[in-house]
Amino acid sequence: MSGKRNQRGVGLTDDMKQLSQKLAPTQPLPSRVASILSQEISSGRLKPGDRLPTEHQIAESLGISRNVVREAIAQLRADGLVRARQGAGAFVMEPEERLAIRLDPTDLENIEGMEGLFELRALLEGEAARLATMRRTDDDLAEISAALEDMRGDEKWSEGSIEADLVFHRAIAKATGNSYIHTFVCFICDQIRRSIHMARYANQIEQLVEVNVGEHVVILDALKAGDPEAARAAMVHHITEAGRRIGVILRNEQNNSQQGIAAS
Amino acid sequence: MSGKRNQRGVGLTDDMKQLSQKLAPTQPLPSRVASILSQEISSGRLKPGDRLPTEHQIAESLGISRNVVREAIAQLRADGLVRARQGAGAFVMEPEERLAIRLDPTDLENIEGMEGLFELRALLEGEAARLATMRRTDDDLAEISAALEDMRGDEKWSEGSIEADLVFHRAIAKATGNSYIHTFVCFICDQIRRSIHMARYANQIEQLVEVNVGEHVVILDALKAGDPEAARAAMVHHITEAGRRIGVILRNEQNNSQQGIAAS
DNA sequence: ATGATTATATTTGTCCTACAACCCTACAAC
DNA sequence: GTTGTAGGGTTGTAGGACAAATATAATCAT
Repeated sequence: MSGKRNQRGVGLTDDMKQLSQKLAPTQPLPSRVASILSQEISSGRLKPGDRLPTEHQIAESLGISRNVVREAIAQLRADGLVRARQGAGAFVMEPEERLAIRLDPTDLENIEGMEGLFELRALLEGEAARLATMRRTDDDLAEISAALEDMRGDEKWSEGSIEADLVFHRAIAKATGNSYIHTFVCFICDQIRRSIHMARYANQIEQLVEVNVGEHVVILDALKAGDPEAARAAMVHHITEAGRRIGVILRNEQNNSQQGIAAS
Repeated sequence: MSGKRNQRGVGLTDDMKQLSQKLAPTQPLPSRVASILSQEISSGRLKPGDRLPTEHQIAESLGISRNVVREAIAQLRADGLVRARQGAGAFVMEPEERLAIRLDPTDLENIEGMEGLFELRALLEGEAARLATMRRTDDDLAEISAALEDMRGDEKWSEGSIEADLVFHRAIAKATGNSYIHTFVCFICDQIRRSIHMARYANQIEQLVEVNVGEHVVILDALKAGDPEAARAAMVHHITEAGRRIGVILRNEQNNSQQGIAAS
């Protein structure tokens, strides 16, 4: 049944419906509505402090039930994007009030986005390697070593190998003893991994695995030797090279100018 | 206008915000349910791949409507915490599939949590200052300088001053030209700011403002001078000191051992 | 007995209605 | 001018109904 004829767009513009179709035809309805509203906010058409259209208006204007609209708004509320006050309405919150970081997947589909993310990753993981060198426990070291073994072990470069690669990086982040650093590093690595999977992945890597493994060995050696700056430099170098292998080129102002990198 | 005007009862606008947050006794019902479920997951009682109880079961077991349960699950779905398949159920996703970072506010109520966050902040912003020194445009520099002026300007230490402080840090992060760094720095700064507001804030700072401003001047000078490592060291030093002022003590392995810090 | 097919039950997705709680404005009363 | 009150509007919650998709059980053909 459908009285879902929405002649009059009450609160929302028409281009949204086109967007809703374009974004993801197969995503659940509430998520699509949430994307529409969130785009209205990030695009500036809805500024902080503004009140959203009422749930009734949104529902009628999109030809959907108020229930769906409420689920969509629940998602925005969880991100601190809007605050709903009973009886008053839903209001866009200040950017400083956001309590979640969510990366737009479309930003990662082009090279520039990946470059930015790789740079951030190099910063974070470089520092993580430095801290880990000073704070690691023996258990941490064992975990890191085991991951390295898995990398060059049985599976060789296949699916399991790239998983072991991630375990290696995560283990180092965990060895800093700082759960926030661990959380952020894991998040960024996963974002990158998924983007690579989506895009090209597994094109011509083949023999480069040995190079890749070699870079990890340098990191681990520096960690064992207890040389924080060397560990940091090795990690930055590795991530820079890993990016270059898939076409991401970082601006090489990267600090390694000072010293340390020649170490081994 | 606002000089020393606010005895009590007049400047209600700012007070009311704090009060509304502080004495909000109950979060909205769906959010509470989402917290419960999310805790079930992060605590490991629900492992990746497991199926959540049915919406009916959750609703009945908590004595609430299925509508509320659905809104709660909508929030989890938005974070990539669970995936709901029509006809089958809602399943916990792998940690690598998460597509949002959300910090648990309760983790920030104790000193250890704040220490971890301050350490991460020092890492990130230190590197941001270094990059900004190399990449800043003249517009960036103007923005940063303006923020510094606002800091020691009219309002002195009051509410506006701490806002200008944040603007200073955000402007530096933006001057890196990397939107991800900017996003992450903003997020972490806001988290810290809110936690301080909630907890103690504004206890005995008073004259320390001048010290605080002085630290910012050192950062800006290094930026102008084009000395990346000095800028980085100054930023790390500033954040370390800022943390110390509110009782957060960072482990001082902090690299600043090399040089640079004595500069100025 | 085994494999394929069809029922059947379960579960999520969407819609609907209704009412409670609350906010805001306006207006009346003091 | 301040306070109290009434009304309409908006979000919050409840509950029921059905559609759509899935999983499980039963049935049938081979």
